Amino acid sequence: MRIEAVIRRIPRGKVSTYGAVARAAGLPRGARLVARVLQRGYGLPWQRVLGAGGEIKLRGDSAIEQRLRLEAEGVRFRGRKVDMKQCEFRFGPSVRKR
DNA sequence: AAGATGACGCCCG
DNA sequence: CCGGGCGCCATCT
Repeated sequence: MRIEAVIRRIPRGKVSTYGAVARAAGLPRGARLVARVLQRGYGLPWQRVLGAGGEIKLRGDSAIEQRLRLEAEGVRFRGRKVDMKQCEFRFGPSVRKR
């Protein structure tokens, strides 16, 4: 599954967004799909995937969990959001092997 | 089959 | 910065 593969590429200490992952996976309109895959939990680094702008889209305890885990990895927060400027991971040129 | 829902994203005011 | 509305997509009622 492309989505899964893409998510696994995000290195520790870095993050990405639902939309970015979707695009990298070749699903320009699949942000919500990415979210579903994560929730289903496959043993993916779910904490490294945020909403556009670096905002945590979870609620309640889960949101706290995520924030804690990210900070533990060294991800810097700017208020409610993650400092994407510095922590966003850029995927390689959609290397669609062809 | 139609409507509602949700870890989304983007545009407007 | 914040809220509201609309488009997207798969799943569940």
